[in-house]
Amino acid sequence: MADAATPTTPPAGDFETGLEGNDKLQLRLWLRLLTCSNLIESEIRRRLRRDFATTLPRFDLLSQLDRSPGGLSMTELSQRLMVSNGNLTGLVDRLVADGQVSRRADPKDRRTSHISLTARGKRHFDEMTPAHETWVEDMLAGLGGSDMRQLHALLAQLKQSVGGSKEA
Amino acid sequence: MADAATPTTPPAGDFETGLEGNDKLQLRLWLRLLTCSNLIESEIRRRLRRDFATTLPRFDLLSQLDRSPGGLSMTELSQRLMVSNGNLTGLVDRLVADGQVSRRADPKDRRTSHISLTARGKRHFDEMTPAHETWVEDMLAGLGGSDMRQLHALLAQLKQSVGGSKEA
DNA sequence: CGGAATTGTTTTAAGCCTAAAATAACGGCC
DNA sequence: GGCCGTTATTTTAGGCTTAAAACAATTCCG
Repeated sequence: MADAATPTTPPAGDFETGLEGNDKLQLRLWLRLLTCSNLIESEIRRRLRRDFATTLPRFDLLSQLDRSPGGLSMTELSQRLMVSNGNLTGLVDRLVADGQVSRRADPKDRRTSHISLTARGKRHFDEMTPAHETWVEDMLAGLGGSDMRQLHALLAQLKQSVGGSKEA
Repeated sequence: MADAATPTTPPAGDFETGLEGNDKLQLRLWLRLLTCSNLIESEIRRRLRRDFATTLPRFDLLSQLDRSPGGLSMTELSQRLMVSNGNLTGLVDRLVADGQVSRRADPKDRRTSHISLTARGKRHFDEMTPAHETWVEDMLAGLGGSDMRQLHALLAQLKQSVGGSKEA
């Protein structure tokens, strides 16, 4: 029951603030999902900056490369990071300038380049990843193991539902 | 069991691609949440551009104003949209230039301004919102009602867990 | 072989976003 | 009144992001 007249302390709203009870469940669900995602993401962003003077896209890029020791092409990277290829060009440029990542031309196909971690990039990533893991664990600490598994499964369904909705 | 040797068709990965089974459940859960959020968000972005030649931040801003007919201050808006106040200045500037939103000075406090929908902004929003609602419904159509309610409840727990983790 | 369609990447133009510093106005307090 | 801490917003500098166009190399196929 919202009291529009005399809010003692406006409690720092989010996307869900001001939603009406008669709004569709789908919409409320989507907004809550977005809120959760934004909360976690911005907290990780904040800590990456504070503790490691870096950004989330840079961290995500190093993370993907760490999982693929053979290197990845620009296209593979842009798909995994879910960003445009043009975006990736600048991001890789900055990381190359930083010495954390290297571009290597493909001998068979001169269009493609393979991006991989440099020793320095790997070292930097290895410094950050334990802290990152702890942050995520802490933020999700309020959920029990069975809650997490349930949520994980429901999100799998959601992912499939979203993916399927455009193939019609 | 991933086969790195001969992938018949690399199926357009996402953040979860390349995750190892021994990664922590918390991390896998977070990446799946982020993937779902990104998938839905980028699809909505794409359709807003295609069908209404606008962007998600603009739509979200109109949406918040629509829920608060009395208008909102810049600070209230930035909290609800979960963006920085500096960001909001530019966003509002563009929408004012577009004639969709208006700034009104507070007579009691010359620091604050109240932002509200113009008639044109309201009209524009009312055109978009049924389509937007349909998009979300379609994307979530693969989930049953009880799944949605369960997911909604679990995300409430998650939201609380994340919010509580920084007050320690 | 030689054009045509395709694929991989970069460029471009514009908008979004943040943190931090700067401005400006308010309120309390001597 | 005049200073001081707080609050509301804008400015600044730099990075992130996208869609669309441009460029370049490959492959298809007659």
